[in-house]
This record gives sequence, C-alpha cells and structure tokens, in this order.
Amino acid sequence: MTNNRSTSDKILQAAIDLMAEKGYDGTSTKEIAQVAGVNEVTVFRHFGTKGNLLEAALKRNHYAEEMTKLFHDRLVGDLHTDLLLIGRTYHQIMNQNRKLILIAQKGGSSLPEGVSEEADRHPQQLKKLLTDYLMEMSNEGKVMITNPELQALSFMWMHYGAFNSWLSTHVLEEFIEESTRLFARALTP
Amino acid sequence: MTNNRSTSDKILQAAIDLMAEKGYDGTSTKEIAQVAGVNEVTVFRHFGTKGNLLEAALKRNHYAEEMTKLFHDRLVGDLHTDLLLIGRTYHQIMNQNRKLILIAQKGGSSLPEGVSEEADRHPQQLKKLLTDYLMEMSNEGKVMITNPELQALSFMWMHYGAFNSWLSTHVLEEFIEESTRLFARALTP
DNA sequence: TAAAAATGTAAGTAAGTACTTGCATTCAAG
DNA sequence: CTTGAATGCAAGTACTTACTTACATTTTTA
Repeated sequence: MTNNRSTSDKILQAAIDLMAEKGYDGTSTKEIAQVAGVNEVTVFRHFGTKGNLLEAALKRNHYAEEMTKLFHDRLVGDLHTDLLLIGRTYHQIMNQNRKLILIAQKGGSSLPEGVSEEADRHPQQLKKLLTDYLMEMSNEGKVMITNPELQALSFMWMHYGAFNSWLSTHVLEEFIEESTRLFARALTP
Repeated sequence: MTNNRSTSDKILQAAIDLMAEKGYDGTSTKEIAQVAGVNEVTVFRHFGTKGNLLEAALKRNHYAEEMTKLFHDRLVGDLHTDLLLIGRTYHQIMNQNRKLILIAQKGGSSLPEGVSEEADRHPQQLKKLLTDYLMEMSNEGKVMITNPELQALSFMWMHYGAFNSWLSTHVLEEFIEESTRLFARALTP
C-alpha cells in the first residue's frame, strides 16, 4: 500500500487508544480516522483491513526480553532484593503494554488470532523464570518451597491484580514494597 | 410487555452466555434469539431493548450478602482457618457470577451504567471486611500489621488473578491452600 | 520544475444492526 | 368453546459498518 511513517503512526496510536477504551468491536474505522486526523480512506490505504490495523499495532509493541535478561544478569541471590526488582520490572513492562493488554482482555467478535496469544506469552515466560528461580534458591537453602509453581503464580496473580487497578505510581510503589515484604517473610526458611 | 417466565429465562441465559463469550457489542439480538430458540421479535416484546436485557440479567444474579454474613458469624479468630474459609467463599461467589463479571470486564460502547458498578460493589465490600478483620486480629496480637489495607488488597488481588485463570476445581483448591499457608505464615507475628 | 507518491473528497456498495409493525397462529384459562 | 395472551412470521425502517472506486489535490522527491 503506502508508507508514510508518521501517518501510519498517528493511525495506529488512535486505534490503540480507542480500542483500549471501547474494545475492538466498539471502535469504528471512521472514528479511528477522525482521531488520527486523516481521512477514513487513508486508513484502508495504509492497512487494508481493520484486523490488519490491530496486528500492525501488536508488532510495533515489542514485548520485552527485558525480563529474561533481568533473571540472568541482575538477580543477587537475596530473596527480598530480588523479588523487589522483579516486581518493579513487572509493572514497568506491563504499563508499557497496558493498552494492548486491555484490548486483548476485552476481546471482540473478529479479533485477529495473534492478539490473545501475544498477550499470554509474557506471563507464561515469567512464570517459568520465577519457578526456576525459586527452585534454585531452594537448593541453596535460601527459600522454603512447597509448590514452587503455585508460589510463583500467587506472586504473579497478586501483581496482576494490582496492575488492573490503575494505581497511582505512589500507591503502586507502596504496594510493591508491602507485597515483597509479605512474600519474602512467607518464603524465608 | 409480557410475562412467561420460562421464555424470559431462556432469553436471559442465552444473552448472558453469548455476551460473556463475545462481549456486549459483539452479540446481536438475532443471535440471542436463535440460541434461546425463540423469534427475535419475542426478545423485544419481553425486554424492549438490548440494554434492558442485560440489566434484567444483572438483577437476576443476586450478588451475595453471603460474605458479610461469613465475617460476622463464621470466623473463629484463627488466622489460617479464617483465611482458608474466606478464600474458598470468595471463589464460590465469584464463580457463581463469572459470566456477568466477564461481561463487565469486556465492556461495550452502549453498556448500561449499572453493570460496571454492580461488578465493583462486591470487591469493595470484601476489602473493607478484610481490612477490619486484620485490624481486629492485630489488636488481639494475633496478626502482624504494617499496612492492613494493602495487605487485604494483596490477598484479594491474588485470588482475583486465580479466578481469572479458569483453574480446574482441583488446582483451585490446591492454590487456595497454598496461598493461605503463605499469607498466614507472612502475617503471623 | 516535472514526475511520482500520498492524501483528500465524494459517492457508493453490500451487509449487519437494533428495533417496529401488522397479521396469522398457537395455547392456556374461564 | 371462546376469549385473550403469548408467540411466530414476513416485511420493513433507519442507521451504522467495513470497505471500494474514481478523480481531484497536495506533498515529496528527483
């Protein structure tokens, strides 16, 4: 079709904003064009279909490998310190992708397939990293394990709930500290 | 309009099922009628508008006062025992209302106002009950409090995440036991 | 400045939406 | 058996949707 980066970007951003608020079905191409400040025809010239539009938006938002790198490079082997860093990084990444996550949550009748899978990938990966970390720490006698997978999931679900509550940065930071204390105390032998 | 209970019920159930799966916007009255096994006109004769349909579905699903009763009557003052009962009751209530909660989560362009508020009421209430419980237990020296509100929220968010993951009853029960152990251990002085 | 690419404008298509109307049919209650 | 309520059926309204086509205008590039 065409390629003017700034026009494409304006359209993508408008689509993401609107769909995060009103869902895929509830957002019309006409409205996307209007918010982007272009003609509706231009939307179709750039992306062909409404579905392509969302898929393009997905590709633009690189789900970070940041988390994997963190687990390999920046953990120090102290439970409280590590959980704090993991929690903070988790929210940082989730916030970057908040709108796409919202779109996936809301769903839609003709939502392109990749969307839900893409939204699932990240937590799946974190669960594995966190479970492995707990088992390793257990081997070193630094953590009390019963069911490491469920313990990892508890940690993640707790943070996911906080993420969904749109906390202010201040309250969020308080929560991260409080919940880390809680978990570290529960898991320390 | 009219009142044949079994017809109304069939329509309401079809609407709830479809909207929980595809969202309010993504569900057409035509499809609702088809799944309910009635003519589309009958849907409008019973409920007038699509919005009324959802509101009627809301009223049918009585959000339980069960939780309040539980906190007043059935808690015994032992942290582990109480948290276990609270967790189990939480999931029981949430499962009863799963589909309506899904509809509220997905949202929609013309979703009637009451829906989101109704879906919020229950967690709000639980948060207060749980916070008060923790403070009371703290007064008796049975619990170690730092920020009781955040501690209550952590507990709720963790369970909310589990609820959203559609666990089998077996895994869910395992999770409830594991997370209760975890919390009880963290909060015990 | 001239060609080419990107956009705007206007109009239209085909399908779907919520909702209505008029009339025929079923069915239960008096 | 008759009446009236509940439903089915067929058609239609007014509107929105995603998407297309043809042509004129602007902007970029060479």
